[in-house]
Amino acid sequence: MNLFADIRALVVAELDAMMAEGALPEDLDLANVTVEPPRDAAHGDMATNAAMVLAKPAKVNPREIAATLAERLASDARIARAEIAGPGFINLALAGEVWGGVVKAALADRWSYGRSDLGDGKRVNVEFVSANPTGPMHVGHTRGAVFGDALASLLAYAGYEVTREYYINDGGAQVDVLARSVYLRYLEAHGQDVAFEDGTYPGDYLIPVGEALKDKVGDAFVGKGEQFWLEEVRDFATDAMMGLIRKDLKALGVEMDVFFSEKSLYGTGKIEAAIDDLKGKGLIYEGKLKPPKGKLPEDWEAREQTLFRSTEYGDDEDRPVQKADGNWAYFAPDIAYHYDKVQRGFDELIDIFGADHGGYVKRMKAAVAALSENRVPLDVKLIQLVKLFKDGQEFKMSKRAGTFVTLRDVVDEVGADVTRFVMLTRKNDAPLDFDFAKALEQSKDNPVFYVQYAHARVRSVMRKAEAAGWKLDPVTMLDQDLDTLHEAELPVARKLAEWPRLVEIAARGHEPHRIAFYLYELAQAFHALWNRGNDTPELRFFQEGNESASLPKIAMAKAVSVVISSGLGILGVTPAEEMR
RNA sequence: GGACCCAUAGCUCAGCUGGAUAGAGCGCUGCCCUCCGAAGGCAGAGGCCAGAGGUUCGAAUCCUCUUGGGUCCGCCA
Repeated sequence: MNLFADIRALVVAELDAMMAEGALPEDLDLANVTVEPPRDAAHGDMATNAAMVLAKPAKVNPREIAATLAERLASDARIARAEIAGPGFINLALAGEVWGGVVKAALADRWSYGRSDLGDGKRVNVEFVSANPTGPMHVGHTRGAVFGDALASLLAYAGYEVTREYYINDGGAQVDVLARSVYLRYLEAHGQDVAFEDGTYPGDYLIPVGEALKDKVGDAFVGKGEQFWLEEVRDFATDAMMGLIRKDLKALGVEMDVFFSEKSLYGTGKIEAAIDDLKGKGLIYEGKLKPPKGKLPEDWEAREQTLFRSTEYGDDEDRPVQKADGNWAYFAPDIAYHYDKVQRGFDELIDIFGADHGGYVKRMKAAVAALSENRVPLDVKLIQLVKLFKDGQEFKMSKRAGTFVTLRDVVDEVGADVTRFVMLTRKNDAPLDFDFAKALEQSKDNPVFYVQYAHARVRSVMRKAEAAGWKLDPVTMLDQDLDTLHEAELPVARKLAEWPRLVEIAARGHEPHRIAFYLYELAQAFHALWNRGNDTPELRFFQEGNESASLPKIAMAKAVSVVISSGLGILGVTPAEEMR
């Protein structure tokens, strides 16, 4: 049930009828007609802009349309009042029993209340994290991981068929660096003194990998040249790193459907096939790029290279796919990878990048547009930086100073649930402050706590009711009379009614943070009602010894917990049974 | 020099793809716990939505320019 969609359908039906009866010209486009919650609750429960949107194309005064439409709407049983306001809004006050219906819909449908068929079963691929397999994940990756996972869940909830995917960058030079670094640890494991020079990874996390390599191959690589061991050590090391990353992801509660290896694109003809596809479309040519503006690299000189005509698809420059030495530029496997995704038949692609990769968005979109002949839209979400705060002070990370904060550090300290929720309390393109102390604080300052507390309060009420021997089964709950809610209860019911609509808005915009904000607002409405119980005992959810008065309230509380669980479920957060 | 992102209350941020008198939390001011649901609650002050133009019934939201921040800018991934 989606109350807003239902009422909008009613408005559209009345408009159709008016067109059929000649009160309005036929074939008006109703796409822009909206039914929304008004900003000010004094305006009623819902408002529609229909009259204003249609006034111009219909060449009729908006208030005239509004008058007719309002009258027709008012005759529907669900509408208590329809009033014209301002420039031509129609404010709708809904009949009391509508709100009871919302509560019951949540109780009856549970997890499905709020689900949408917006996606219509379309297949969408969400690629995220894709951290280089050269070390453990840090906090920056964490935000991308949480965002991608929540977005994927959100889209699934909105009716898409979702694939979560991780692109393993195991084909470039950085995995050779990894291999050399592991080789040094390997020598170390054999008792040699080693020096980590520039261009190697000195992190401690490679010590066990070096030891494991020793266990596997003994001293077979000691004293041997690179050509002898590089490939094997590279595979060994990337496997080890991916094992580490998988464990980190698991600790955070992220589970990928597909791990796609960049290396699998080399030597298999896949890159060539993708480039050939573009070549067939006349989008590949040999040429020279203009020098970049501003300060030039010292050794810059114009060179003939193989270029992708990305400017055809909105990019600012054509982009090299092949280096001067004949090897593929990093962009080539990226093209091939996205070509593969297109060929796998996805209807939509989403890439989640760090903000520092913003410069690649246009070329990636150009590539996908060209490869799919504009069939498959690619949305790229950029994740801004995370600033860490400890004890109120910004905590600067530095690999060199050893103050490098990993995903594991964060999860160990505050837990996966808190980490995830906090990471989603900001939209993806805004920087995020992560304050360790605040994340664990049990106060209203902390949105995680506030939302969890609301859920825990509901559970507490239900435990009390069960202890009192009351029946709380679904049939009993649905049987409660909720036709006339108390004025103090309406804000909660209104919030519950918004849930399905909010899911669609969030899914459409690829904006999981809206779920977190919504949950905060729902919790706020719930806590406000709870607090009314301090002064007004009749409003309490659990009223000692008064089962008949309590059960309708408990039904409402349970509906709140249903929606909070659904919302937290999308965010990947476990609802709290009690606060400790 | 160019590209992308950002600019909203003292602070941290929402703002539903253009709707009515722009919201929340913190901070500030004032009330509210003998007890029964205060790890708080209620009320209030606080704004030229960075600035200037434009588009229209209507702009924080869309377009252009300006200012001020962030990220990035052949053959590194």
